[in-house]
Amino acid sequence: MYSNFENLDEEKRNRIIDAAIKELATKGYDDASTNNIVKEAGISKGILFHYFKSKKQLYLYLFDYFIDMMVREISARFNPDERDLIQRIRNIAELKLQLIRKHRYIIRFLEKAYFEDSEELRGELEGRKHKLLEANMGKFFENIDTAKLKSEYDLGKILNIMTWTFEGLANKHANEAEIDFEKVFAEAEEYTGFFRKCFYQDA
Amino acid sequence: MYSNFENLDEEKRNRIIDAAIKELATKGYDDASTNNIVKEAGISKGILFHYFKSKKQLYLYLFDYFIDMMVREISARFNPDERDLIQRIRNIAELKLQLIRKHRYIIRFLEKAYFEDSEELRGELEGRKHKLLEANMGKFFENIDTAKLKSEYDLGKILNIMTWTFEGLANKHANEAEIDFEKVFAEAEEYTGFFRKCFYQDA
DNA sequence: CGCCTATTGACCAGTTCGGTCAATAGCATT
DNA sequence: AATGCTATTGACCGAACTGGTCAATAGGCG
Repeated sequence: MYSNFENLDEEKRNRIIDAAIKELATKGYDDASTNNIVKEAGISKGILFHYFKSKKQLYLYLFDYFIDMMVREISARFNPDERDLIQRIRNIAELKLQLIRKHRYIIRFLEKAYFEDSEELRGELEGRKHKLLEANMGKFFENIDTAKLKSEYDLGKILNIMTWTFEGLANKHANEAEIDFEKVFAEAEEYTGFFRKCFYQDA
Repeated sequence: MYSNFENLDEEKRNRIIDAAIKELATKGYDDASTNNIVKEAGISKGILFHYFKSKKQLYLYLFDYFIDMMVREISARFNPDERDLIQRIRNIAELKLQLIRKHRYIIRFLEKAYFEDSEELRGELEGRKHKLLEANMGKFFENIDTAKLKSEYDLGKILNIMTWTFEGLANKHANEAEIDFEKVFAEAEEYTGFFRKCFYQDA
């Protein structure tokens, strides 16, 4: 089906993918321009519509492609047997960071897709959305060992605070021209340590 | 200069302002459509360009209008003599919430404006940006009493965590059709209590 | 050379853009 | 009622852009 596109050499294929999700993630389906995509990717208009017969098909291909990548990445790197809260959150943050490293706009693209409500996509997208993502994401916060936490703190709030902190940290760096992942990771590690000191019984 | 617009009755003026910043905040200057603005505001195309002679002038008017509103609101409600960290943060969160209550997209509009780099606005906007906002915003985290904090925690991280938490909380509710401000405020208060328990010496 | 596929970009009709302007509505003064 | 004035409308403008097409070309292989 997409064999023309999938047989492209990796560099060019990723250039197209990255250009496409950047435009789609920032503008949304309706306002995204295929002209901008081909300009950014450095390819001709014709060849894009040779690979994907329409804008809609391009979008759905990318959606499936990234959901698939996400699921594979999760099952490869996410450890549900790790019951320690901090390690778990750290694991998730690491996961996200690795994905962003591969495709800078992947998270923003999928987040936007979750709220996408273009007339043209309805039906086609609705079915795919909830299926995998929600089924998998639920496991992130399941089966966590709360014994080591200071008893006076509410687990739900702790989870939110940590999640929002790492989101805030990510957003702080999201607009930088060249993300220094090592530095971001080191900074995240500092907050991890901070949270351990904060929320755990044995400081 | 804008007396035609400013003499409008408040309801209609706010309808236009809200429609305009919603479109500008979500799309950015270049991609925002004056057609969408007049449609959402329920006015004719002609009258918008009677009030503001161009899209650019509309944008700059709104920018100045909201910066001014922000500065007035800050000097009216922000208390730099309150040296207690939690009260300070709470004060800022309250400030933001009041502004959003008045104009739902004001924060998003100003944040977007900060990164706006449309060719058409450059120069005009660059000068205005840094002037007031940065000068005033700096005071938010100045002169804070750190004595009550548990000594082992780093103030910078505490500030970030609290800021990002309230941001996350706000974002969680940002997409709701009708924001229940009382509920949001109550939820914020819970986190305030949580942070006090966490970071202060006397639990 | 011929054959095949990959790739280009000018081009299409349709829509949307910011902005204009003749026409009208609505109100005040005479 | 007539006049004058401003507020407001929406059809309309040329220009730009939309997703998509297709004849022409390039490039590799036998």
